Amino acid sequence: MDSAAPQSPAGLRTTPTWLLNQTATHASRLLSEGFAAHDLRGYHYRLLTALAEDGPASQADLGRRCGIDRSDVVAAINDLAGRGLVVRAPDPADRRRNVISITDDGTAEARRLGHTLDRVQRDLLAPLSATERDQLTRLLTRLLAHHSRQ
Amino acid sequence: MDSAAPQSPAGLRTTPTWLLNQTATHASRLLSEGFAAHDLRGYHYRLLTALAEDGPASQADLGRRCGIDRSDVVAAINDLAGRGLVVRAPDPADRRRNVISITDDGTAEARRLGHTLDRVQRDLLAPLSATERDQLTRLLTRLLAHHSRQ
DNA sequence: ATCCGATCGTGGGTCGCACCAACGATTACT
DNA sequence: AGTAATCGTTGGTGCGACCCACGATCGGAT
Repeated sequence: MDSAAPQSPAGLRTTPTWLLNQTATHASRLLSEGFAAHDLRGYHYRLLTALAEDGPASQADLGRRCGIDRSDVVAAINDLAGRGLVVRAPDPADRRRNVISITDDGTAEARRLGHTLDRVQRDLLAPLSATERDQLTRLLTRLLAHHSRQ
Repeated sequence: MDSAAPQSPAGLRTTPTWLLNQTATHASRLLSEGFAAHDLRGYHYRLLTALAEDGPASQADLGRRCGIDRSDVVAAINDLAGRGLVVRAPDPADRRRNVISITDDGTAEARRLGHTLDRVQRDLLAPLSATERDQLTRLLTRLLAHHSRQ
């Protein structure tokens, strides 16, 4: 992006959807750069964090919790398992399922990724005061809640 | 997404970057659906709007104004020109450039797209009061301004 | 106990958006 | 005159978010 988007059309510059997408793009770029330092991507972070916080789960469950498609979970878990950050084991109670568990290495990596996330967070919200950050968070939370429930 | 993202990991649910990306994803989905009804996409809308508002321009200029890469402008303008919404003509004053102008059909389509955009806007911001919408807009504008200037 | 529908993992795709590299042609700088 | 910068264009890459279809397995109804 760099020197791009110096002056978007007036009809866009004030539209919330445009603003939302632009800031999200910036945030995504920052996140990608941060995660890239760990040689991982957003999907990996979401999955690792979900496992670290809520314990082992099936791939379908992980997908639902993280908002990732089942088929995309497969690939991401493959990566994580290949790195030893996660273990895939058949569920003895339901032979359709795999139980995914985070390893110690995975937990450590998740913690490191968390620090990266925090740093990105601060960079992103740098121009906002603490109360403004809360405001933004609350507004976005409400939007999200409204649009994901039904 | 549908039934997805019912409960994201706690570590994500409150992070602004996550909220931003999620709401932006929702907004993008709404926008895509809206634009799809016109058989167009986001890039087309941005370009058409820029042309409608600020008059004819070279492709490189359009790219800079809309935050679209030069190479992506080529394809989008091809589409628009193929639909007769836009005209591509060589610039007599600078033979490197093409001058892109919007046609009457293009102007009409831009107006229709604008209405779609407005509807999406209202859908997206439905759960927010007028002052809250302003708040959100102002916060996002400040974030964007901070991150695109240097 | 059998059948039917739902669920799971997996592999194969598509699409949109944001980027990058490189080329020939042309223009601007000095 | 010679070099640097710009423009349009082609042809890539990567990420995220989807979709469909398959075989295997499980659950509930009969």
